[in-house]
Amino acid sequence: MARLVAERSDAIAPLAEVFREYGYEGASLALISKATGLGKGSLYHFFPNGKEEMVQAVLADIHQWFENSIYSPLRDGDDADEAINLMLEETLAYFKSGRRVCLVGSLAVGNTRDRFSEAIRGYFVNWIEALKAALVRQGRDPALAHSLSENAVLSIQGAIVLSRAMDDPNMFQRAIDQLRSNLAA
Amino acid sequence: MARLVAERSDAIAPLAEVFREYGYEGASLALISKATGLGKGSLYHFFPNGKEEMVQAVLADIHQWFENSIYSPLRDGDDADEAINLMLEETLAYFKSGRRVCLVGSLAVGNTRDRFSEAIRGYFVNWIEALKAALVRQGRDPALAHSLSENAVLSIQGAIVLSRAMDDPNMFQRAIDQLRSNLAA
DNA sequence: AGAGCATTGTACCGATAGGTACATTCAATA
DNA sequence: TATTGAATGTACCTATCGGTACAATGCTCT
Repeated sequence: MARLVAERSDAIAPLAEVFREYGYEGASLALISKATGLGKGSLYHFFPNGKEEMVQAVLADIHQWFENSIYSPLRDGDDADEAINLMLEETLAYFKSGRRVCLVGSLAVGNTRDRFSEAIRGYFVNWIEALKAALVRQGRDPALAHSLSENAVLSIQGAIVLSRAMDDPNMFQRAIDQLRSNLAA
Repeated sequence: MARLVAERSDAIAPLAEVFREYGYEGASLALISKATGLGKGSLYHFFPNGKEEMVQAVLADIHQWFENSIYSPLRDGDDADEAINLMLEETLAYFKSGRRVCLVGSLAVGNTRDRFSEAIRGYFVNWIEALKAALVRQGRDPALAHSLSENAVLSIQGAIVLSRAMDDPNMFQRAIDQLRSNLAA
């Protein structure tokens, strides 16, 4: 298993971090090279289409993580309430109490939105639909469940912006706590 | 009044639009020059410190607009409910139902946060404090008013992200409608 | 050992980045 | 009308941008 040469998958995590930290434009190949430990040769070997392909790979990886850790339990877990609490815990940890930016959100706000619109849209649609499914399993009216779900995802994004702006991780924590009580059966 | 030469203040609005659309890194001097109609000579004459000073000028202008149009009525208007509704109307129009990004929010999420942290923080603190004042004048408990206010500003930011991500202005509209009922006396 | 392909580092490309220098033009005042 | 300082356009600077070319290396399999 251990190889001296790099694997493409090893680059994904550092790539994600670099795009989160510097944005699409700000993440230069020099920064990317330093963060991944890969020279341009390797980078263009693994990602022939350059930065755009790197971001797409990162987005696919993010989707997979959310699918396994959050969407799937929300949709199929036997205890809806438990799945919702798990989602909130995972979200809190994933975004490091708001210190870590949501890459999808920042791409949506930036001028790169159109280039990745499908993945961006899918990320939020999946999240909202999965949470809605759990809320419906709690016995709620589907229309209310949809509205609650939309609102929860929206609050998480807003909380990231605000907690970063105020440099106050507690604000993110508070938002999660509030969701916990709003979404409890 | 009419001058053939440009005034610094004439550049602020196009500057704001260009930074909103392309972000701090993405807004090149070439784009800025085209958007403002000013050559590099004029730009560096008006803003000797370059892009950073341009953004600071835009942020100051944004602050002034919010102060006059939103914060001041919230703090000092004789009818708190009316001021809150005015805020929601102005916010809806200002962000063009979510089609227009919040520059402050996008700076907060980007890697430029530290450079403008004071203005970014002030923007949100002012908004939250002003809205809280109106809610207290409605007769609400100060602690609840603070929490409600924080939540409202957070929702607006989240709504911008989501409505852009989903390319759905109705989502922004829905968020505003919901705030209208949440914040009514 | 040696063939063959995946992987890598380096040198290089044209384009553009932000920023400076400066001579010129303009409009208001005296 | 002459002077002055604000305003402007152009040419230019170096650094870096994303991307390409390619020869050298590593690994795997026979």
